[in-house]
Amino acid sequence: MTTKTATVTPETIEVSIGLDRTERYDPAVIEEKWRERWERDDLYWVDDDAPGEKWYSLTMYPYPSGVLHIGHWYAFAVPDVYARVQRMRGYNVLFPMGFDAFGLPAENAAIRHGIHPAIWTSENIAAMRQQYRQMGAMIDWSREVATCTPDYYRWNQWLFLQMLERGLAYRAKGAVWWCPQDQTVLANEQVLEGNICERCGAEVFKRDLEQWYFRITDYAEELLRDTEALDWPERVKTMQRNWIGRSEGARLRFMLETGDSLEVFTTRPDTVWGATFMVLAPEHPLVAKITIPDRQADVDAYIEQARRQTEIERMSTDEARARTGVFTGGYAVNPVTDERIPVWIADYVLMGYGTGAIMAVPFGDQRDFEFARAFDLPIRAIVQSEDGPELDPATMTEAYDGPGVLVNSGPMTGKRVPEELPQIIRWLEETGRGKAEVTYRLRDWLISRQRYWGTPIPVVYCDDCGMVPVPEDQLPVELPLDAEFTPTGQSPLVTHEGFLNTTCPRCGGAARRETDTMDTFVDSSWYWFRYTSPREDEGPFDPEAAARWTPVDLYCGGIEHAILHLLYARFFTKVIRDLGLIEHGEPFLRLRNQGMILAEEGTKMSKSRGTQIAPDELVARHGADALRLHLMYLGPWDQGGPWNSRGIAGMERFIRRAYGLVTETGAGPFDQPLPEAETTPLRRLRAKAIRRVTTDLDEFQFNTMVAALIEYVNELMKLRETALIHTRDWREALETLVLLMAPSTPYVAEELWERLGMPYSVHHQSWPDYDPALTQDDAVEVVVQVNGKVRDRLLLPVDLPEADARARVLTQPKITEAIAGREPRKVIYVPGRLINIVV
RNA sequence: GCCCAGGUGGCGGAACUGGCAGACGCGCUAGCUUGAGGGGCUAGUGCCCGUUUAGGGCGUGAAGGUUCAAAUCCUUUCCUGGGCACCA
Repeated sequence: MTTKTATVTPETIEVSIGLDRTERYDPAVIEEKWRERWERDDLYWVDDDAPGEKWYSLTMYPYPSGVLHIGHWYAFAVPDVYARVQRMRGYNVLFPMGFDAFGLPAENAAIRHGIHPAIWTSENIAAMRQQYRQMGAMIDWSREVATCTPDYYRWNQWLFLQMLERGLAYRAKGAVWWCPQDQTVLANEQVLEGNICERCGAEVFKRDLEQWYFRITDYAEELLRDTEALDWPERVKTMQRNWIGRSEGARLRFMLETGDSLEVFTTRPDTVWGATFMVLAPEHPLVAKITIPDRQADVDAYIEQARRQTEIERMSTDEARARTGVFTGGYAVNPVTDERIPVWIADYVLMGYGTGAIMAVPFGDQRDFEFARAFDLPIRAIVQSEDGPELDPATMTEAYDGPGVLVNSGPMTGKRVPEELPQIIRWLEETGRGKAEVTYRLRDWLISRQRYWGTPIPVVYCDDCGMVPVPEDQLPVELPLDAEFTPTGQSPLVTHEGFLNTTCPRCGGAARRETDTMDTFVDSSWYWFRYTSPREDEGPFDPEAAARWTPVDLYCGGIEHAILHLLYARFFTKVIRDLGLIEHGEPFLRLRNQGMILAEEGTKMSKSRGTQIAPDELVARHGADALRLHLMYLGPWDQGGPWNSRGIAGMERFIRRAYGLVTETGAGPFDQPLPEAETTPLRRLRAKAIRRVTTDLDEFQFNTMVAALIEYVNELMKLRETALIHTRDWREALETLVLLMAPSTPYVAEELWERLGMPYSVHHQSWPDYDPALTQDDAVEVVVQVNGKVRDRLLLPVDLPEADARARVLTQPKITEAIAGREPRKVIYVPGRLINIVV
């Protein structure tokens, strides 16, 4: 697939005599010309069996929202540059493209504008596919995937069934936002400030519904451990680790006066002697049982109130936010002190973490402390710091969770914490009061959606057999397209008789289909496997093709996906591995995130405020090549930042200069014999340019890579009036320029390559090489400081010994003047950089 | 609120491992170019003082610290952005 870099031969020079010296750079003409040629030749078709090591370069597929905005370019055109470099380096590169085509916006469009989600989605895909073509990206369209097609979502269903069979999918109650007016479930996004329904303005609350879950927590430990080896940005790995949130501690059992036992998880079982009350989540199943009649009204009112809180509100530790809670009237017994302690409910305890109940130790936990102060509950000192003043519960102003020695702690009094925590846990285990346990913050993945535009969950409910999975040979369970959309937004599946009523696969009797659909994150949790064999109909993908291409070598996408999507994709990969379809357990070996492009004034781009930037106009005015460069040049790709409408002209100017340089001096003749001493600077220039561009690309520093290209052209421009332009080295410098530009500006590079008389295509050439010796300078400018202030600069040999450097420097007039006769107390010499004289 | 990033000229940004702050581009200023359009070329451009030249001082959100030397390391603090499990 790749050929060696063409060297200058008399033939190529002769062909290039035909260069037109007067024609100006016209991106519209050039880009149209090459787009057509590339498509005609299938230049980007990927052959599984092509020679070269594989390189799977994946970019997060877009949601087909309708039109491409500049963020899509930022996300796709920039990784395209790197995929192209890898191809020039000889890799067999897979750089596919698809659409994440199920989801809420299509349903909103259906309700608001009366257009069917299927039509809306397919029209959007068609429009966006056209726009992607402008980019000049190296996409093999023959592998395109759209997740809303039955031949794709069929395999969501298949994977679901495998998970159901293995106990990784299960049903349980879960709280969802409910709009009483529209009689529908709402996404968090649809709940506005003050718990208002986005559609009708009614006040909404949380309601418990039967939901489907994936047991991702089974993989918590592995997901945590495997982050170690990944070449991912450290910030993403940290966020994932914190999200999984491993805590070591113990599970302790308290007895309630009702006779029930109440289990709690705590990371500080050593503080159990200080547990002076207990708090249950308002949703806890034991609340109904423990509440005494007198307290019932207050408890009910509080539960009602908690249903109106978002989780973010509930978890807030803002001091201004008043601690709320109510007493149930019930009591528990502290298992180590045998004291009777009151049981409260409060919304800062979440049902989804630990056991949904806590022992409250106000002395050692800030939230418990504030709660105790607010409700006048007892605080008992159980740890004293060894070097601080003794803490008195009556006067302390905040909880103490530092190290120390246990006090008032029965047989454990005098133990050091945290050092002796293991012994304390062992004692609790031996006396039957609890056991060591590890808990994760990570919760199981709720995949049910009470919506239409998604993958139907392939189970039926039979009056006799209960829940029955749809047999694999009956997949896909197709989403009916003749659905009626009500303005309320209730899923049409619930009222679609043809879909709803079916027969039981087990007994043949009447049965009802599951009307929930899957979270669209399911679609995106394995889509990259599908690209390796997009027409496979025996399974989600051909295991042989997957073995050839996966794991993905480089995954690019927005930082906003740092947690959820990436975690779910990692989970699915491990499940698919355990199904025996692949051998690896991590999907993406290397991850690079782009930042977000903001509107020019620094705020989020918004369709409604008209601050979105449309790439089409920019392409029409400046060309796709200039737009690609401009996006790379805006700033560090991983940081994003505000759009800048002015800079693109500078990129167009750069291309025009490069274009003029190559077309005007590329024809030769190149027969001027010059001594090596005169051509060496030119060869050095070329070698340094290659080095900078290459290393910057490998580090994903596209902005400085473009700066290196610009500087290279600027330097060559300065040499344009010298005899160097008639040397072979000049010709080589120009060819190198075109090759270095090829990944970034694929259209104009192809044009210039042709104009240099080189064989089609520049995108099949090898990445240029250089002699490292040429990038080493013999002498460097060294800064001379006196007391840290720059006083002079000297050109010194790189490896000059300190004594010589010191002698040279101390005789410089500027330095003797600055020292003014004082005696140097110390001299710091950093060879090749600076000398600092301290007086 | 919690978790994760980031703050450098008029603007976007650069700065290897703690070693010349401001590369490169935009914008701006002046000059040239009659091919007067959003064209091209040349020179200048962090701020302040000084100025024929020279030179000097200040300067990386704020305050403090470590060091011969800090945009870079440490402490405190302010501001902005991303995520927070049904947007994707």
